[in-house]
Order: sequence, then structure tokens, then C-alpha cells
Amino acid sequence: MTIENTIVQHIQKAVLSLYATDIQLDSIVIQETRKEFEGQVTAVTFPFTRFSKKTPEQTGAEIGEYLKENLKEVADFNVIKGFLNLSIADSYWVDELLTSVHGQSFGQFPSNGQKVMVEYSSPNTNKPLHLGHVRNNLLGFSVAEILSANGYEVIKANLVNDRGIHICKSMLAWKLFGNGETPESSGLKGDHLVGKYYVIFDKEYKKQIETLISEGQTEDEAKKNAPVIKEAQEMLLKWESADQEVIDLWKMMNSWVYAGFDVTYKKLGVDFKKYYYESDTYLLGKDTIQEGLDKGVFFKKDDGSVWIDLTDDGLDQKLVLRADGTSVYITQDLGTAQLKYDDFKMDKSIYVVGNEQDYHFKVLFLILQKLGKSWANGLFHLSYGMVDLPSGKMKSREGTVVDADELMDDMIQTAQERTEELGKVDGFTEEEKKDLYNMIGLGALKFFLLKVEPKKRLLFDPNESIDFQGHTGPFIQYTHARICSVLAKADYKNKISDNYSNVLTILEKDLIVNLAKYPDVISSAAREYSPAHIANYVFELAKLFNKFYHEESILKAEDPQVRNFRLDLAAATAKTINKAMKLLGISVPSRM
RNA sequence: GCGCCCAUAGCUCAGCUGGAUAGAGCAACGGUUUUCUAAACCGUAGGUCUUAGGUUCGAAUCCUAAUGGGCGUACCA
Repeated sequence: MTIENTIVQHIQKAVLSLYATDIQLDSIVIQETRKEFEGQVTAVTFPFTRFSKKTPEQTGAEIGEYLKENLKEVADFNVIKGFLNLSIADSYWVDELLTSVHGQSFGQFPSNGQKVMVEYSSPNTNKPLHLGHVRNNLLGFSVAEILSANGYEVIKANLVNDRGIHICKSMLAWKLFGNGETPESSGLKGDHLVGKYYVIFDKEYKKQIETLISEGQTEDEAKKNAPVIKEAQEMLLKWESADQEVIDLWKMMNSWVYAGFDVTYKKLGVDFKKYYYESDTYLLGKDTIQEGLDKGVFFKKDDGSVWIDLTDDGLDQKLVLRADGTSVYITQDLGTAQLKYDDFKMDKSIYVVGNEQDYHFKVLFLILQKLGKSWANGLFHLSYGMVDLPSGKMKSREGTVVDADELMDDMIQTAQERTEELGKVDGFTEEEKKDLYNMIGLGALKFFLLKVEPKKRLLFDPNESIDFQGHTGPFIQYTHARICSVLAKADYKNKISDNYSNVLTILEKDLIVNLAKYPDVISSAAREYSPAHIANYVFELAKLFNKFYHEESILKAEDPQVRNFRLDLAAATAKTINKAMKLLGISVPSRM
């Protein structure tokens, strides 16, 4: 039990004993003591004045006195303007550090018996990944790690959008203008090669539209009548009727893309347990539509199309199956949701998808609830804001994207330059240098993207490089390396202190209080599906350590007990930084 | 038109279920290295928390409206 919980319970007892009133536990407000005051835990006394019929100050003093007498952890208290600040005994914090924080399972909750699927990435196979995908991938990966630390069994899934008209566009452009170009012949990464033809298609398409308009067609007509778009549509039909030539082309180009994605995923450090392919799932959902019709959730219009009326829920009428019996997006998603559940019987399912699809998921989940799916309540859309450039939105077709591979390479390159300027790599082998630059470059990028609340949109200026100082990944990595350096000098292996009876300094105590908070941070990050909580916490921790490091010597502490205790404290900090950063998918070096 | 999301320092962001004088980083200015890594530390300056009402002992936080920005409202995915 945390100290906060203990205190809350005793305050309840105090109010009962002092004022003969039984109050609810959740009506007791506890917070961290602000650093300008004495103490670590603060209770707000205003709510109790109703029962005490005394001033907040008197009430606080009475409750404080009660706690001090009845709770051994409470060493002292002071009351300021109705805030009861409690000083928790040093012995409690020492025990927290040496037992809890240093414990094997610190930061890893035991299994809660629940299964959760996190679907993320979900790329199209017609173009390489860009910065928007990077945010998606990092969020999904990190949320999966966080849930896992909270005791969930996690299934990371990737639903690959490998069919449809957009894929045919790349295929057609390659067929028309590719002259048999391959990743091998061109030296291009497979996904980039295919993406190149997607852009070529769009150029050609635009050209044809202009021509048609100049020949007197309206824009809408021209868009429909351009030969390349017609040909792409024919190709899609051929694909659906399993035309061997088209299927072979599709397989070949897809395999290029997958090879490219694998490289990007590996570099990003993300992985998946289960892949779903839309080419396998695009016909799913029709059973669900029938089920909905049978249950009267859906209705059929005269033309045969199937709809659901959500106007009572403040939404619109929504088409779920076309008149010709073919699927729309939501049809497939209904079917895929069922398939996923049948595959894994998970308790929760998280969809990491951009906020432009908020409405879609609202409708999807509502439909599944109306169909009476027992698992529908476990569905959650982790909606995140778009990444925008100063020039506006990124568009693959127009080539105004920040490419994922280039971005990562740039970051690693910058990390290298920065490190070399600082002359930090003496005695590193080439291999070690490479690892370090990777760690720092990607650490900077990942932290930059994850420290912001998912739902907020993100502005990325490619001309302003991502910082390596201050509120950044490298700052935290540096702190870790610094600690490792101290520990190495002391030849530190495992926890040294059994107990410690010296008076804690303010900074030591601050640091322990902060470390002890880590499990709470993990669970709130899981509750909110927000890696940003972890990012901001670990930054705070690193900052606190640096202050401590600067002001209080570890190795040169005169008293060996102090020295040992501080080594234990530093080691606990390093371990916690490592764990927290791992939840963000960021590695930390032991030297930099 | 309707719906959803966002608005905090010059810039990028924290601020947990309402609680004390609203916090960081960057940028600016000044300082710290014979002492465990200066990618660090300390200090100065910078705010009518978009606006107007309301609820409350107490509001950046909750409610209502307005303003500004983003997204959606497709038989695209």
C-alpha cells in the first residue's frame, strides 16, 4: 500500500474519531507537497471544516496531531492556510528505496489475467512510411509496452492495407513507365520504389485531366474519364477476379514494399505479433450485416443497400453495405473486429488511428454495441493528432512528406556530428559508435514525438532540428550514462545498503519520493493510454538526479555509509530511467 | 449547417479526479569546471491560462456562449 493510501485511510479514521463523521475515502484530497513547504504529502482540509465547525487551520492541526500520534510514518506536520503538510519519516523513504524501488518487480505489475490487442501502424502498401506513421508506430508500440508493464498480455497487431485502387495506381504506373525497374536494378528501397510510381501515376493523372478539360470536359468528367484512372479501375476488377498477371504483379510489388517496411520497422524498433491483410479480410463483414438485419439493427432500402439509423444517438444514417452487395470500409471493419475477437478473445482492443477517423470509430463501436457484442465495450480508439509541417498537411501524392527513413538517418547523422563535436567517443570501437549514434538520434526523435499528449496535433519543422538539450531524449540518456560512469568507478554491482539511519538530505528525499511514484505513473499512463505521462515523468526524474549529482557528492562522501546509500540511490535512478525509457521504446547508453 | 478535438510565457509543451504565489525546456541575458561526464547545474527576465458569463469556500481545470485553429459530416480507405 502506498503512503498516500495509508494516510487517506487514517484521515478517515481521524475525522470519525475527532468529529464523529464517517466520510467517503474519495472525498479526501491528497497531493504532493509543493516544494516551498516542509513535508512530502499534503491533505486539503477545507472539506472537513463542515464537520469540525472550526477554521481550516484548527482542523488541519487536529488531524495532523491525530496522524502524528497514530501513524508511525508521519514524523511531523505543519498547517498553512488550510493545507496540512505531512513530513513522512526518513525511515519510510529509506525502506521505499532499498526494498521497493530496488525490488525485482518494481515497475512491472503482476499479471491481471487480461488480454489486450493493440493495432497500430496499418500502412498502405503503395508508398513508404512518413512522419505521421512514425508517430503512429511509436505510440502504438509504447502503449503496448505500457499495458504489458501493467500486467496485461498484449498482442501487437498490424492491419496492412494491401489492396484497393491506390495500390493499382502504383502498379499501373510501374507497368506503363517502369521499364522493368526493380529495387535491385535501381538501388532503391522497395517501398520507395513503389512510392515513386504512385507519385508518377498522380502526375500523369493530373496531366490527362488537364488535357481533357482543355478539350471541353468539366473537371468532374475529366477526373472520371482520364485513361489512367479507368485503367487502374479495370486493374482492380481484374485483381478481384484473380487475374493471374495482375496478381503476380501485385505480389511482386508488395514483396518489395514489405522488404522496405521491415527495414524501417527494425530501425524504429517496433514489432508485431499478428499481421492481418486487407486482401484477406476485405470480404469479411457480410455475415455481420446479415446478423444485423436479422436482429433488426440494420434496415434495407428499396435499392437493396443496407443502412443503420443512428440519428437517435446524435449521428447520421450510415451505409453499411452497397446495393450491389459489395463492402464499404465499415463493412470490412465490422468483419475484421469479429475476426480479431474470434482469434484472440481479448478483453480490450486498442485501435491506434489518427483523429480524422474519430467519427468512423464512434460509429463502428456503436454498431457493435447495438449488435450486442459482449466485447464491444472493450474497444477503444486511441486517436492522435496529425503531424503538420509549417507548410501544412503532408501529402504523399504531392511528395510533401517527411520520409521516415530519411528522418531517422538525419537524426542519427546529427547525433554523430553533435557527439563528435563534444569529443565524447574516445575509446569507442566503430561498432559502439554506430550503436551510440543510433541510440541518441532515435532517442531524440522518439522522445520528441512521445512527450506530447497523443490527441494534440504536432507541428514539425524540418528546418529546425530536434533538440539534444533540455527536455529531450538525449538529456535523459546522458543522465543515465553519467550514473553508469559513477557506478563503474565504484565497481558497483548490486545493492549495498541493508539499512540507513542518517538523516536524509532534501535532495535525496526528493529523489526517492520521485522514484516511488513510478508505479503510479505507469498505471496512469495505461489508464490514459498516454506515453507522454512516462516521458514527462522520466524527464523530471533525470532533472532531479542532475541537481542532486551536482550538489551532493556520491563517491566523495566522507561517511562510507552515505557513499553506499547514495550509490544505491543512483543505481535505482538509473534502473528506473532505463525501465521508463524502455516503455517509450528508447534505449539508454552506459557511456556517451 | 451540424458534430468532434484543440487554445497556458516570444517558441515547444507540463499542469492527475477543482485546491496554496500557474510550472518546465528552447530562445535572451548573467554565472558555475584544480572536485563523481558542462549533452550538466544555478540565477535574471518573460503570464489578464483566447474572451464573456455561471457553479463553488476555492476554477487553467467543471458548465454555457462567443472567437480563433484543426478534423469530420463519401456508396474513399
